[in-house]
Amino acid sequence: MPFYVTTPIYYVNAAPHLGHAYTAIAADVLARHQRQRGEDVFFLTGTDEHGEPVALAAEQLGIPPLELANRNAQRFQDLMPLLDISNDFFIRTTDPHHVRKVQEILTRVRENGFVYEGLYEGWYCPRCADFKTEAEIGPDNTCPIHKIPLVREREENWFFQLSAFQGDLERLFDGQPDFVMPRHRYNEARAFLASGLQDVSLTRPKLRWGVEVPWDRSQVFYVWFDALLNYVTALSFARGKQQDLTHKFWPATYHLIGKDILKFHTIYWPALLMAADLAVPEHVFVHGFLLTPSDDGGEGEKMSKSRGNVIDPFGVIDEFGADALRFYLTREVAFGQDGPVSESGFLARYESELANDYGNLASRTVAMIRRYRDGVIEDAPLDDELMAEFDGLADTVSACLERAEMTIALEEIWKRVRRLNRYVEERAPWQLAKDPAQAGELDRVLASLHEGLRVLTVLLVPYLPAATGKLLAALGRPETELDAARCAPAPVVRADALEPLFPKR
RNA sequence: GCCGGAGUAGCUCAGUCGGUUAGAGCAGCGGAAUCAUAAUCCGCGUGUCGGGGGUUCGAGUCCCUCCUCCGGCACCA
Repeated sequence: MPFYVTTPIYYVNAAPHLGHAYTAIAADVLARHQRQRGEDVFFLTGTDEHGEPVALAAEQLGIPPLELANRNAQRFQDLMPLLDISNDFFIRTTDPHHVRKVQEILTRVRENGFVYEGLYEGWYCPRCADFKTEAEIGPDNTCPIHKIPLVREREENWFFQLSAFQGDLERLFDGQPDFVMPRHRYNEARAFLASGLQDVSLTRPKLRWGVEVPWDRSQVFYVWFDALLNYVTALSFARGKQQDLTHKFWPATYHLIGKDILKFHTIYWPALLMAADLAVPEHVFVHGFLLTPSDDGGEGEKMSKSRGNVIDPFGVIDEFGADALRFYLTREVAFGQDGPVSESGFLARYESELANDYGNLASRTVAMIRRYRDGVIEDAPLDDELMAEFDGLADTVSACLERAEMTIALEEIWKRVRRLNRYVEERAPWQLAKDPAQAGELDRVLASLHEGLRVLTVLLVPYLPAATGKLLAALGRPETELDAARCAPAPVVRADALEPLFPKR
């Protein structure tokens, strides 16, 4: 089965931060897991570059919008390899291929009868040159930024007939109960839907920085429609003119998004796809927010980083590597829920789990095989009792990741990491080594440890791509496919010298 | 206000269809061991399962009510 996973495209108005890293890492874990299963995977990320905020920011800097977009898009592209993200393509919405495709698809939406000309009326701030939403309006109809009275203005623009999809969307939600995950987000979207849909404006007449409306050159498309369409346009040109991947990968298996953009992805997006005669995605998975320590005791002040407890992804990668950050974020925060993250929390998990539990398990296992058996054991049987505790683990992990439950999957794996450390204590190989009569038993224990560790390491590949590669190589078994994550006796068990995987600081 | 979610050990959380002495990790205290990154393992918790009421032989788990916290209730990307 083809597997297509996406992150939101990142808005080039701001610099990359931990939140961007989080979604990218989550999507990468899912993508790497599916590749382990031998599936055909396409993993897309990219940048959203049109719209008013970018135009304004560029104006303030006195540079063309595209120059600002180029500059900032580069920072996001650079982030991906730093995080060990294995995306298959990086889309930029300023790419002419994307622009053309957006125009093509939205023209079809219009031809299908879901676009009409109308009047948008709202409260307008002349200084912002923008309409304000209900929530943005200050006391007595003033602009919250400029503190001046807002004026009632209307502008002519094109509307998308969202309301026409009320029934279709209800049927989608009824018939595809895991269209939006997790469940509480499904309920949220469903509640919004139940409140009744209104049409939304599709274009902006006063803005130049966007995709031109082909049938009305005086306007550009509202940036959200341009942005959402990236998920489908990218497939048409990611591999060049010769190869259109749309038929292979559309509809998407998973759109990963943050809860702040739920409405656009669970209501507007499927409606737009239906309007364009395109299939709707299988799942939209809504993850939570990473809460930093400064988010709570605020007292109204903008919380600063003065506590030194806010995680800087670049700093962490620099000092501990991408694996450590990937592990921390997927382990600490239940995927789909909000969760607290902090530098002290990171250090605690790095030390106790990566270094002490797992890294040290690897060290002691490899060291004992080398010390007691010169790094090679032949034809050793496995400890069936121990191996029985690994039965079905690969399937459990796989089933979890199928539902994007990467925190639960990781916990299942970690239970076995602890189990193997306990096994070492139970069997005390250093005792067995003192008694020549126990040589066979020692072989069995060491081979079992080697095999258990190897299986766990294969399952950890999506989370810790760098460290698992090193360890599997040292164990003499570099296979990473999921089928390799099942215990079986090996004719020869090897262990090469291994540097600490997660050295302590 | 309406809708939804949450309130379980010092901290972070698990607790499936209601059923034996309510669990895990971390932190803390005590001990064992020495293969290992002084890394590991074992032992130690009298928790009003937010308050109150109810259903039931039996409720953290169902119903009612109250309290507290969080999120959503449309055109900010």
